[in-house]
Amino acid sequence: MRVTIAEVARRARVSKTTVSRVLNNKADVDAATAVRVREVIAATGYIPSAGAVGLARGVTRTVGMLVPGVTWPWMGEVLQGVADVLEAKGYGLLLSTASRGADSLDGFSRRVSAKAFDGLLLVEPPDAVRHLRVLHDSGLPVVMIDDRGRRPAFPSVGTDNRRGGAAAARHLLDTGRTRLATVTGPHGFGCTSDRLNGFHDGVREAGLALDPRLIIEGDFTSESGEAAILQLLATGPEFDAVFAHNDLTAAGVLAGLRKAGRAVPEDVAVIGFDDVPLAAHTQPPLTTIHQPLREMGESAARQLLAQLAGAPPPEAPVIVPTSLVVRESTGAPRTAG
Amino acid sequence: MRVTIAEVARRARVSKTTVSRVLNNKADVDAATAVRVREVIAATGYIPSAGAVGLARGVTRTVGMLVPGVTWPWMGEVLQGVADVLEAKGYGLLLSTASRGADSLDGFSRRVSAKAFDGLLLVEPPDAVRHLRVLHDSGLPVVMIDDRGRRPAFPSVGTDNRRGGAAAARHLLDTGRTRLATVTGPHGFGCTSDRLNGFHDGVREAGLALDPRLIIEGDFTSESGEAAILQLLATGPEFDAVFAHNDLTAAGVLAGLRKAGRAVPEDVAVIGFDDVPLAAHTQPPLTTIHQPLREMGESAARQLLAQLAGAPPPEAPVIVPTSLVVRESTGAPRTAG
DNA sequence: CTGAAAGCGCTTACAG
DNA sequence: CTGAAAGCGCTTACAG
Repeated sequence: MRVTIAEVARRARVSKTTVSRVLNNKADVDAATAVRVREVIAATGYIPSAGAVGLARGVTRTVGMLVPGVTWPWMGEVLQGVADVLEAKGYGLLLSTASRGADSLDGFSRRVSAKAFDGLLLVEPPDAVRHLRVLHDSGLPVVMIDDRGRRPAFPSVGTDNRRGGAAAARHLLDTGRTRLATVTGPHGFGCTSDRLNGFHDGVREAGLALDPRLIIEGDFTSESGEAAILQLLATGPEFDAVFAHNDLTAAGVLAGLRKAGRAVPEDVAVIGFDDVPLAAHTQPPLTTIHQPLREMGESAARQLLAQLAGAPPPEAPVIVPTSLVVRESTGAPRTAG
Repeated sequence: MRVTIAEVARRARVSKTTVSRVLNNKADVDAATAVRVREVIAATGYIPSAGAVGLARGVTRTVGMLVPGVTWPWMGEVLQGVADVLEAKGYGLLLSTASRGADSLDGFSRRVSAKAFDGLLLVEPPDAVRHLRVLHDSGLPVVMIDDRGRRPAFPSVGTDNRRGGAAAARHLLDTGRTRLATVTGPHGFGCTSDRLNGFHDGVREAGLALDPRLIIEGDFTSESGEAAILQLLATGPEFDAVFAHNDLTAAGVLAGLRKAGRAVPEDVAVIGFDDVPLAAHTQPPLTTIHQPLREMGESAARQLLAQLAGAPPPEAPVIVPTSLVVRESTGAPRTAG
């Protein structure tokens, strides 16, 4: 039999009101009474029912999180960052997946309407979500986590794709490369243009320019990286470095270069973007631009909690900076004979 | 202003009882009345408050899930499997992480006591969890997902590590290898001994035996794989194949062989275990024993839901079989000169 | 410092 | 077929 506040009150010979007061550390409770109540609580192992407290107070101390899917290699880090700060503050995390399309969104918006959580974290939300009427109507605090660089419809945290691209260019230039190629992400993604523009920035700062024939569009798969390199090798101008817009593409680039008999980093340097677990285990290990995924998760969760506490939502997106992780796929070029 | 059942009742000119009845599709409601109520529900966009329903009914339609951490490479698949079946059935998923140690477990057991969910999924639970008094006291339905092969304290789903080990041996033998080495997981893990025993089984079935000097203990890191190979190469007997107890270790084995100038698969074949995303991108791509992680998640979730529906917990662990994924790290050996 | 009562938004016997 | 009332387990004015 579950012990309730009524049972605690009975045993401590006080009213439920008083028990509630000591539970919530309100002032104005006689010290001796409080001690007695606490003893009963400890003895019975009483924990207030989350549901009942929620109904009475109108809050759930639970945060919803909608993610496109949870198998993406970088999702784990984001999730862990979120979970860490939420748990530290005693909040629950109600996870929803948009992997089943419209059905998922239906179920999800039901939960919104059912007030199953106090606030919401949206990771790279499908466009449909931004138009969910319930979200706007409900006045639910929302924070978006998005590295796609779209104009946010909600307060958001992202990373600095443009500076990351610039850092990639600088690193290649600094290590003696001169003819830089790029395999981009899909056209139309904000992060693709940001990373590419940043790469341009970095090259331009050095007083150089990118050869447009060395910019190939990929689609974030390793296949696209390999195909791009093979094409470049067959028909393009010479190059001594490749910036791939994500690590998977970079892995494909490495595979393509290997097939063609080009040594990395001696003949060609390769740099990726993301720093997923894979990056440390390619051959050679991949230099890459680290996305601060865990920090983004933490930051988003903290912001949401602040809003729940009454803080106004920040008007500008919060940006967590990228960083350069140097491994072995970049390094000194083969000394010209 | 949120619309409540009282508001719906008022607008439809019936009692809350009747609204509740049509909401829950009870029989014995006049057809015309039901239509009227449904119209009001549609017009107002009314959704019952999850908290209120939960309090009245005593269930939350939410399942808790405790995981050791969410950044492990194979966690995503398990989570996705769980999420898919839970969402399809309209259940919520309340995710908890044990990554902050005792603190996490405290917060977690509070939620158990607070009846924040109807049932619980435990992934490779820390030993502390199995002794949580609340779990036993609360009578909460629990299903464990564990590939560590420990004797389960709860109904559980696992995979067949032993058969997986045997399949690895068979594959190596079938492709012409004769001197098989192994880099195991840490001593004391149930899965380590299962995979090793299975490997023995496979070798024995062929009428052969394992050379004990070719069995090296690793710790599931790529470093341990590389170190093991280097040691074997330096001081051990000859070998032409390596079975690593997980893919990360196998990646280390590949790195060690490369440093030593041994070609894979020509000189040495390598097979891993798990089939994490990394496995498809090592050089060469890794043949491995696939763990059915997503299916394990699905199966566990389905079982838990069945228990919530009143089914008795299965007495024996449910086993989802592994499968062999052949890539390029195994294949024909160099023809003996 | 303390308690009786109303209320949070539902469901469920019970009575008609 | 329908509704008034009690109950789920808390919190919170309000009164003393």
